[in-house]
Amino acid sequence: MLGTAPHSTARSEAAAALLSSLPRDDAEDVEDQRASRQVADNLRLLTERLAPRRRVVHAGDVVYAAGERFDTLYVLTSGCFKLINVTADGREQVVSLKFRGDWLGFDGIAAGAYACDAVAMDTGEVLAIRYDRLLSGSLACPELLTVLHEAMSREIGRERDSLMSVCTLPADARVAQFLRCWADSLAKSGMRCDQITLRMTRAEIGNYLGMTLESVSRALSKLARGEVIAFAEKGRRDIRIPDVAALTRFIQRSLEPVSATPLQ
Amino acid sequence: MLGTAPHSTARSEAAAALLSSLPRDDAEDVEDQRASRQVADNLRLLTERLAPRRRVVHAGDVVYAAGERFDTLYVLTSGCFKLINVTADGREQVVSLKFRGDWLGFDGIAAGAYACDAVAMDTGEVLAIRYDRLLSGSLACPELLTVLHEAMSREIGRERDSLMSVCTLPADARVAQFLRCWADSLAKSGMRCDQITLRMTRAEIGNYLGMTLESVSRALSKLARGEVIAFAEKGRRDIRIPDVAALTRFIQRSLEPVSATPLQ
DNA sequence: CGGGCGTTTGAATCAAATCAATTGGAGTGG
DNA sequence: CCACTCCAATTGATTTGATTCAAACGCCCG
Repeated sequence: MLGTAPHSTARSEAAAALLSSLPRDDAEDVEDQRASRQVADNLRLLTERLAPRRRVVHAGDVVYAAGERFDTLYVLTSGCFKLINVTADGREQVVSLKFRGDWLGFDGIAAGAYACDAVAMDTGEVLAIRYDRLLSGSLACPELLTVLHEAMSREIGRERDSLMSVCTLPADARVAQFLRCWADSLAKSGMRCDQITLRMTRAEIGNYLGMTLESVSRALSKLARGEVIAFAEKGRRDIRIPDVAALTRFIQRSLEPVSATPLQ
Repeated sequence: MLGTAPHSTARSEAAAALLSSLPRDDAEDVEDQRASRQVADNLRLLTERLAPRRRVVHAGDVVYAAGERFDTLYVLTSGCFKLINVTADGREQVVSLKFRGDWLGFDGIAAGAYACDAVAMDTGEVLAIRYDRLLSGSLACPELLTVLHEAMSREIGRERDSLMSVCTLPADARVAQFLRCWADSLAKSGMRCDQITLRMTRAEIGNYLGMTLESVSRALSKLARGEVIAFAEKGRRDIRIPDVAALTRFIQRSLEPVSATPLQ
């Protein structure tokens, strides 16, 4: 059955079962390493086959902007990006975050023009891959197509996860999920993820997650109070995540209604 | 500048400017017709080149389910589908709606297994396209690749629009947007769209839009009261939309805060 | 040192969720 | 054909989670 909204019905039991079946820590580490190697392999393939132009970017750089004619895709080899969408009626939102191994620009293929702005949040590097070259290159090397399609498919899946997050989690949990995601992305790109530096203001995080900056701040404070995360000594941009699993547990907890368990 | 949340800051002016620059009715009609022809062309290309198996579906049929091994994509030639995602912790959500011309199954490419359930909401027909055949076929006919990529790109874009809707619109407007979207999809597939039959319960709509069934009901009542929509005589599943532009205006209105206009 | 910006935190308010009662159709079976 | 059940939908009353408004703090940088 399909539950109705934010705090759907019977999920706790299924949830508990599913979660306990995951021997999380080790399994995830292995999985992360595999993903990390995969990313490296893909990047190697792309560089060897297509000899793409490399471009170094700095925080604030706009690699492409909404409305520009589409002709090239970008692959992120380091750093991180935000994608910003603006609707016809002027609403503005961060719709996606990108990390090493992710592609930028898929939104431009359909209409022949990019649909959002891609803005670097940090120093990093992208490979610029001409779409037509990629297509012709894929005749000689079909593996390129596989890489492309998998990247697009993954993006579709992640976009849906974002939607679910926003639709089914309370504000606190959304922030926790956001951090978990960020940490995961780092882990999958082979970086340490117990300490992350958010390169977004509270306002941007809130915009991305569909809540106000105050709510983000409160959620972070609450997570820190519960020792799920910790702030670095100076400043509140750096966040230590001693245990990613603790975030998952927090999300889990915020889903089971107060006390629950009306004995059977 | 990036606004913070639900009811961001300065947008009304930009919005007004943008909207007034669209000679909506005629331009949209022409655009819809173009899109409709495009869809027909694509379907013809696919059938001619790949001779896909056709499959008739009825309401409730599951074309693929989360976890099944991925090997084929589906293209919808008539009817409509919902895609349902279930997270590891048991949350369940309608993450996407599909209409004529849309593809199903992209989510399966990355992991080699479908990530959600595709459920028919109505009698309809899909083309079953083996992914490997599509790839080999695209060697002889590169246009197939274009069609595929454009469909994936469009899906990414639409997914982002959903996210923006959920993150930046109040409940009423979200429902209005939902109806507008549905009507648009029908128009683009060449069907009349002044009368639509929702094949979802209020609970499902709410689940899709991130709100409760009661909120959906209230929103619809409000739209009907404002004569933006009308219910068919008997039953409340059929909704008449005399003027799609009225929906857009309603959304617009719900964005400008009460009165606004602090002179200047 | 002081201004500016991002952040935190508290108090008041509000939109949406929850709870609860009622209505209305569709289907079933006497 | 009507009585009956069942489920979707509507509508009202109440509660609550999140926004809004407001004040204060901390950090960075000229």
